[in-house]
Amino acid sequence: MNLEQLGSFVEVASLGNFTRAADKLHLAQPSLSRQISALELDLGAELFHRARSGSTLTTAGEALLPLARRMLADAASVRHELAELAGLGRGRVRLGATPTLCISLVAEVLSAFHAAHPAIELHLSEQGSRLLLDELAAGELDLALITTSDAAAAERFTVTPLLVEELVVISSIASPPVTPRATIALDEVAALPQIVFSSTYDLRRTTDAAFRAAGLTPDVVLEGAEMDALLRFVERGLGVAIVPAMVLIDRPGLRSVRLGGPALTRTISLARPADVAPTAAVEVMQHTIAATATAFAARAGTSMRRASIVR
Amino acid sequence: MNLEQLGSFVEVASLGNFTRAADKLHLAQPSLSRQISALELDLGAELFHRARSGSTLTTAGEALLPLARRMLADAASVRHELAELAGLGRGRVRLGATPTLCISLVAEVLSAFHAAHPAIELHLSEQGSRLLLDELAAGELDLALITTSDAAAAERFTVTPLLVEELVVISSIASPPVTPRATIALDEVAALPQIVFSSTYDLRRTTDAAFRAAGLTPDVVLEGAEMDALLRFVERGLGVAIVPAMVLIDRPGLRSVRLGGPALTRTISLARPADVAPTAAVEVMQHTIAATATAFAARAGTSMRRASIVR
DNA sequence: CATATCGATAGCTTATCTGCATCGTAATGA
DNA sequence: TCATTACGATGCAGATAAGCTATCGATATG
Repeated sequence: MNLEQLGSFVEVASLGNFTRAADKLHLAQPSLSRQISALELDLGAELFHRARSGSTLTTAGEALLPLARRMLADAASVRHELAELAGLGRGRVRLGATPTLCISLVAEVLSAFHAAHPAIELHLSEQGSRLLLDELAAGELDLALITTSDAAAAERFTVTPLLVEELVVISSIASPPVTPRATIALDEVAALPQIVFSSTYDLRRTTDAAFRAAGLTPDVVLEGAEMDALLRFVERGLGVAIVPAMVLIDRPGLRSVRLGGPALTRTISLARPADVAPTAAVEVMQHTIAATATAFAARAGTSMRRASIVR
Repeated sequence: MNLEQLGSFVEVASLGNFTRAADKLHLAQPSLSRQISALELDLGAELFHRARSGSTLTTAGEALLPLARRMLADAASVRHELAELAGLGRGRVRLGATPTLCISLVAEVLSAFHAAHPAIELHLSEQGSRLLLDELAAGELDLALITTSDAAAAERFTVTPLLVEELVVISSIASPPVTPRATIALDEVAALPQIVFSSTYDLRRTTDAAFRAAGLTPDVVLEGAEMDALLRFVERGLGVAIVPAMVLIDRPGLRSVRLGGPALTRTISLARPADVAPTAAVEVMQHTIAATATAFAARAGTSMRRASIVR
């Protein structure tokens, strides 16, 4: 018996459906099935009546449910109490991140952090990597999530690589301009109607450089978009775009193809002031970011991987 | 955070000493150290002040302790409640085992089972494998732990191999008749003063056959001993003996040497009637036996391994 | 009768955990 | 003062378990 199994059990009990519970738990359905059956084997009793009209609790399941809830509640209490003790009852974290990260990784980080420590004040600065580092140096930020092509910052800051992420080509799932395939070459992309980011994006520099290096001129139908707008345009079939794999998470309206040849990647790193000792709240935020990044990498499959040097 | 870590934490907290807690938990000290530090990392707080004069709880540790205890108690309650539900509030298990097994594996099985299900009546029959199978056939036993050299029983019973165990040569740790070494040859053993079991033991048949096959005549100083007596004689330096590796667990007064050449082994199997459906209590006993056997194999190192076919 | 839904199973890969050996440090005794 | 001992931490290798994808079987539903 372990707490994850109990959590899974409670979720299935309240939803009455393995598949949906698995979704909610960010778990594949077979994994959930196995967790429950492991728990059943361990306890020596069936916990659910499996029927197509939903899974309902057996007598044993009903006996387990209240205690399972209490154990999970106790676990949450422990975290809460220790957080209070660590001085996380109040405090502030000022996080900076690039726009691409804000709608994906950062969203999850902040919601997880806020759920765990609701009393901590959160500030977010959405800027390009360059500006973020300036703010960090000026003491206006505690932490910054940046994309490090140039690791020139390593002098003044402690920079920890988190994720290495491929850039992929996205298109509408409704009217893809090309047939589905494993990879697409850069010159093929150049021939497709393309939507590109505003030139303030770090990403824009990377893709521009890649096309220029290949002697290609992309067929840009729309320029200057911010991330969210760009994704909507692509979803509507206005064109394709080159984006980090991460933004695809929870975007079912998009299809993606990996770039063939030398894959374009970006490294997402966490920067913090080298000299200042982090507060308790900031330290916990670092952990949250590291854990969330790992979870993203696991969920995204091969298009993203944990950077070798983690914390 | 998981229940094992919490159990370890509680144990360390009450003993104030990692090494001793590890012993009590049947865990190596490094493993315990890692469990605690994993828990500390997870909770973001040190739980113990490590000092040579003992490890004491930090404020965070003190906050955790009562909740940890409650969660563990809840886990125990769950098992207890479900056991009641499964009809384990009363019942009976009649277990048979060979004498060698009774003082080692069976002792642990029965104490674990009784701790979990105190209301179940336990009967133990200590006999040779042959007689045990007769009792099983006569319906006088529910389960029998036997050593299967001859798998002739497979017809009438369901026989599940549990462990394959080497026979080793033991001697007193105080006055070993030979210098410590990796293995010892059978002819060397024959030359040493030896204590052998009563001829009613299955083991006796195995060792006699091995010596005979090698054309050797062992120097028997004492014959006819029962297991416990034999071990005491060996501890006092009266002679050496050939015993299953299992009996060495928790016998610090003995040193053992593995037999060189073709190692003598015995396979410990669980036999049950093929036709009768087991009661809930008997089924749980089977699980307990399987789990304990696995734990033994893990603890005993290379001289014992789990049989390939395990439930 | 074809299809969709739902949970279980198989095979594989990856992450975690355990144990052994060893280290570093602080208290103890000669 | 220095060797010894006790205790917890760490590096490494092997074993265990947990995850995912793909697929299956069974049961409702159109």
